[in-house]
Amino acid sequence: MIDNLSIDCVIFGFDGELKTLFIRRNTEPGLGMMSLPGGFVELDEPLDASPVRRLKELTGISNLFLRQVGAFGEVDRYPLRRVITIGYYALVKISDYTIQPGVDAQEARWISVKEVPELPFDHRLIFDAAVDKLREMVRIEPIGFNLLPEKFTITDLQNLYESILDTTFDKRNFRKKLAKMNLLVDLKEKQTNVSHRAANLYKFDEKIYQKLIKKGFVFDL
Amino acid sequence: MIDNLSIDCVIFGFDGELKTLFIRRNTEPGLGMMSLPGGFVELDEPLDASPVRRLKELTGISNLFLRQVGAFGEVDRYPLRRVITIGYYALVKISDYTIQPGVDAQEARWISVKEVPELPFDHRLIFDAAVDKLREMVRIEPIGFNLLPEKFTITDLQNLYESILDTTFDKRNFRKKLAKMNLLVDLKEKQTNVSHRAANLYKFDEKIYQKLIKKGFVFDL
DNA sequence: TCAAAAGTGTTGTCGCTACACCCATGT
DNA sequence: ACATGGGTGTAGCGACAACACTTTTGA
Repeated sequence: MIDNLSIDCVIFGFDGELKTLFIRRNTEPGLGMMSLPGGFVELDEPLDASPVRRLKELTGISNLFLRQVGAFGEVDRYPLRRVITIGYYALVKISDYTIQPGVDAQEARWISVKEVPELPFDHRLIFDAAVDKLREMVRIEPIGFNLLPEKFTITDLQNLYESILDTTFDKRNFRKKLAKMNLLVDLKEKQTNVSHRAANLYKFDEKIYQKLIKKGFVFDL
Repeated sequence: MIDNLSIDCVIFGFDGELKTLFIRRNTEPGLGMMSLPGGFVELDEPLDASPVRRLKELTGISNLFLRQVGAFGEVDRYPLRRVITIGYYALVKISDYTIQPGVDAQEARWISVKEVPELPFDHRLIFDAAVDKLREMVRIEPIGFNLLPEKFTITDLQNLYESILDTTFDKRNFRKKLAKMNLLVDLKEKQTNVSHRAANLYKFDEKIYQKLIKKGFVFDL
């Protein structure tokens, strides 16, 4: 273990609103507080493998969208000694996985990004930076799809984007732009058990999705 | 000194083409090779202060545009031991400063981004990532202005953007868009000693520049 | 007088925004 | 039958790209 180098993860999910996964710490410092899941980097582990390992422990997820937020290195950001941390953000489909609190966590919980509690150390800084990155990234890659379940309605997608960007879109215009991208596959299925007209379900077209990412596509909605 | 944590800087400048500042190493490992200027972080120094100090030593520059590129942490990226490095990129006005090779450098040189030599460790990776960041950033902030001298012509500015984005623009359209931004102040001066019609000189309007940055302006040329 | 870059407007096309009503389903 | 969200088309406007010639200056 490298005791002066850690990672911290901002894990985004969506189930009607944008949420982040927090754990309640069961070790000092910060015992009892909600905080970002993180941990120290192992000596024989590539840096970027560290958050992958941590997320595997915590959620069982091994295949996910993961990016660096940045390095945080104020001298006294960690109270016990000088530790630099690398922030990461991840996108996961909440529905796909069950959360398993790791050894240093008593509890793991999805919390709306609008209701984030007080956080220890500089975690608030890391969290805010991650949200900023997410908002930048959402315009460059169609990352929204990493957050939705396999089958979703166009309204789900619209809600997701509105939730991330904290804005609203015109329904018709949103659908028109989306249609032009050819990104959605009509599953010819409908919602069930909804007390209104059932919406059509879609999945996204993996190939076109990959192509768009490579192209440096601007996903402007 | 924290001997497992370093920083490396990709310093961009412009004098007709986009260039980067490299040093020739006079210490092992990598003795004699051109490499990115960098160094280890001090124990009592905030992380982001480290590249500032390094650039001050190297160029005398203390006020500059500096951003993180990312953290690089493959297990064996550095041959002697496990070292994680944080990459930074900086924008400087070549004309404003004289380069002073630091204690661990024999020579410092501006090299065109199209002629970068073989680099030690993972410096090529860091360099490429920095160029990518620069290209992203150039569309979001009018950072071009950090690279030009105080007085410049519109053609200089256009060359800069073409050089960064590796493309060409229509002269009339470029000027029209620029005019709409109200970003330039006409200095009512002209070039001298050019063997063609002398171009008008401009500086940029600091206040509007700051306002645009805050607004999350998209600098789309 | 020639070479080299500066500077300047118009037009057609495309994309964006704004906007209102009927449809299907469960209660 | 009513409440709730699903789903659809058009018209006007603004933004963008394409395009060529005259001007100024030094050699």
